[in-house]
Amino acid sequence: MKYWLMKSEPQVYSIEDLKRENTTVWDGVRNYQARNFLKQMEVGDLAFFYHSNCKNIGIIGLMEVIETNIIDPTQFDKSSPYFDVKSTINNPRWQTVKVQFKQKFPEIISLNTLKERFSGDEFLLVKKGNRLSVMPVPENLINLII
DNA sequence: GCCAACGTTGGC
DNA sequence: GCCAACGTTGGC
Repeated sequence: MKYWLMKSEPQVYSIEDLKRENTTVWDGVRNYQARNFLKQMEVGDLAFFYHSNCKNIGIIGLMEVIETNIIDPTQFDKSSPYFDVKSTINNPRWQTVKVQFKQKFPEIISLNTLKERFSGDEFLLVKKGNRLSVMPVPENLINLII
């Protein structure tokens, strides 16, 4: 079982949205490195939900990967902002996973706190210039994060 | 709203 | 394959 971190802008999709819907297909990732991490995910993996580009930035909850190797349907949807004209049905570019709500933390673990706790070499999230929206979380950090 | 940092595109 | 131009991410 591995741990991951996945970013979302709460004004687009928040932990409250996931709590209400219980599960969601994590669509819209259009970065190859992030997609490659999505491909590596296995059922039962846990992922931290991170709120980005908002007032209260940080880790806000936890979710579980419940289905893998899902073809992101938005890549074929011409009305979607995530439509990819170069992706074909026979050779889709973008795969993702389905996740289920586990918990919302009583308090957000702020980006500042995470920066105080970890160096960029330890944790990609706080590495200068990093923009990945899906990334692994090193096992030895889990106890320090939660 | 600004802008640094990064990824992607496309001409050559 | 190189790299300038452009678009996006995301913190501030």
